[in-house]
Amino acid sequence: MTVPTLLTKNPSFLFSFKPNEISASLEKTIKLLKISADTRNLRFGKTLHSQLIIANQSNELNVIQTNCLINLYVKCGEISVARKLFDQMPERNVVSWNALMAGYLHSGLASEALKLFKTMNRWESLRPNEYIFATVLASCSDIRALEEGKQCHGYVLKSGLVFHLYVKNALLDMYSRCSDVEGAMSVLKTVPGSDILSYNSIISGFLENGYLNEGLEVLRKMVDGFFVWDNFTHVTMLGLCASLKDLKLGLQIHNQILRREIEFDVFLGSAIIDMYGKCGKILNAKNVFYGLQERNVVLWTAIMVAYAHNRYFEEALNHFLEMELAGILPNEYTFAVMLNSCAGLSALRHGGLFHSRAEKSGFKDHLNVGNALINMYSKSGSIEDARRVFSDMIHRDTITWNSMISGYSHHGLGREALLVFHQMLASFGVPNYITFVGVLSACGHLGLVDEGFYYLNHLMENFGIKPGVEHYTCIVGLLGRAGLLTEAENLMKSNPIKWDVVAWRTLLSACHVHRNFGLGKKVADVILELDPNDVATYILLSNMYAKAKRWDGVVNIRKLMRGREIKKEPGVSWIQVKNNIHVFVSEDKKHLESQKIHEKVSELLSQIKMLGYVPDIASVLHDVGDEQKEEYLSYHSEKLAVAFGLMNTPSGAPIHVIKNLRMCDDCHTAVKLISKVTKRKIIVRDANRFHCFESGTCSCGDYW
DNA sequence: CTAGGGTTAG
Repeated sequence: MTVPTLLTKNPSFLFSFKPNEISASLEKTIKLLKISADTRNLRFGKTLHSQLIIANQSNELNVIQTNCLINLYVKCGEISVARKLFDQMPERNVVSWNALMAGYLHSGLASEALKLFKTMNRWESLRPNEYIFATVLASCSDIRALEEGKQCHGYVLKSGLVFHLYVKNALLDMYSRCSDVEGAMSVLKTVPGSDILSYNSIISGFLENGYLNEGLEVLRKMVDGFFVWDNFTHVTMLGLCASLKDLKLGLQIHNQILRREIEFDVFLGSAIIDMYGKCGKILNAKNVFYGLQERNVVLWTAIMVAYAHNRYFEEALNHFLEMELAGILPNEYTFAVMLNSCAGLSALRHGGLFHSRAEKSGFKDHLNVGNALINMYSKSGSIEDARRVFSDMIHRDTITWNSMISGYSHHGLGREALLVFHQMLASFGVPNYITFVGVLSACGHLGLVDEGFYYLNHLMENFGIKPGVEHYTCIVGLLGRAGLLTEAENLMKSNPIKWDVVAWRTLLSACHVHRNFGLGKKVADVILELDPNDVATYILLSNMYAKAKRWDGVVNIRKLMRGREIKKEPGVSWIQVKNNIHVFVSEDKKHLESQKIHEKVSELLSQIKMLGYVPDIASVLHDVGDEQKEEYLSYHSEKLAVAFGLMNTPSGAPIHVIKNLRMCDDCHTAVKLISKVTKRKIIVRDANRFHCFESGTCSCGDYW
């Protein structure tokens, strides 16, 4: 039926019909019902419904009339009304079934659609047609019901319905979204005839499941077939480039879009911004963003994501203000990016503000917001708050569990991490690669060697996850921590995996803690071969020489560093008090209250000396006298930041300090004792992990 | 009278 354009384009025009004109012809009413369904005009549709009843003089409506009504109510989101009409029908045809099934599918109840289909199968006189299978296969695809999908495949093959393009495309969509690459490819190759939709479906399905190379392969096939790309194709292909971080291909696609003078809609714009962001080209992303005429919340969020992805967290946060000024309201994704940017900066107070705003805006129960909150709180040092969010969450996915597990691990709370992991398994959560990094590092904190190997060798295999270098590094750390240095060394020698600097450094810190000077020296040589500029290694090695009182060694390291022009990155610590972030640089006296802060440090140090604190002057690399060395130690940035925090927060409040480098031994001992004399909880986030100091002990158990 | 795809987070 051809719909007059005036009607579809301007649904309000429909109101100009007088009820008596409508009842003039039943046929006309049917046409109008279709129009009101297509334009989602429930009010007008209801009028037509009553007209239909009147015109029929209380006789039962016929099948076609009722089908139209079902379609109307389904399209307008009134699925239960549609169901009632359907149930009351004395006789139904395939159209009745399909209209209702499609209704369920589109209201997110695909399983209800499949249930309906199964009852229809018992209706012997009705043979499902291509419409039915298009809907049923789409339902299978929606809930990833591969088995049912395959059964449909069998039926449509035998009945020949597979030759309808709608059915073929639904099959492609079903297989690719269910991760059945072979199924999808065989449909593509064996069933003749494809259109641009066939390719869009299969490629986006592959992309969704991480089959990037398979996606590229199909792309090549498509290019050979000379299909004209539509906007869906462009969006999907840009997504492929983003996942592959393939800038070259991305630029080509962007070029093609410009050349063909395709208009940028929201989808295309955000896909391009995202592609540039993922490829690390933030300037290109920015240019596209500011070049657009209209910017909605998705585009704003996309540019924020691009900044955050490239670790420009402050810029991401600034865009939030800019967006608000532009009068655009944030949605749940916006809050997720903001919270994750706060996490990246350990900006606990800003994070807390976004938490309350997200709550007020009604996004509290969104999965991605909950996940971001856990991430923000645990990376900002408030693991208890992270736990609170986690416990309140109604739905959890793998990322939820992972965030909580690795959050606990970073805080040295191995037992809690493992408890969450077992809770995850008990509630049928599906662990992935990242889950086991958190789990194995938790085993490390607890010194659970046997359990660690059990998880690595058995549990991971059960879940079909191949251990990678991150997992083996955890095992090295685990062995090292347990003092099994030879075993750790042998593992690294015998395992053919490509060990990186991080892995070797893990072994080196184990040597440092256990004062195994001989092995430490060997390991340091390996690291410096891989990366002659690895400052952490020089420092650890020099510390080891100092601990062994090998002063010649200390001097040699110093010479080596000078010769290679390696400079130690200055230690920087920061702390937020009220709305200001106070930054302290080691041995720097620039803070406004510098004088007062140093007095506070001296006071604290003399207090803890009475508890047995001895400054670790051997660790000072400068070539100066002992007294001077002690002074250098007292100016370490974390000591300044802690002192400042103690002076400017109410007694009993926890103190959060962030530091750019690994905490040094001396500060670690000092802060432990400071937490004791001041009765304060002091949380320091260093380059590797969290240290939670309380009553004279640290959550890391002096191993970090 | 009934059936088709896309954007932003981790």
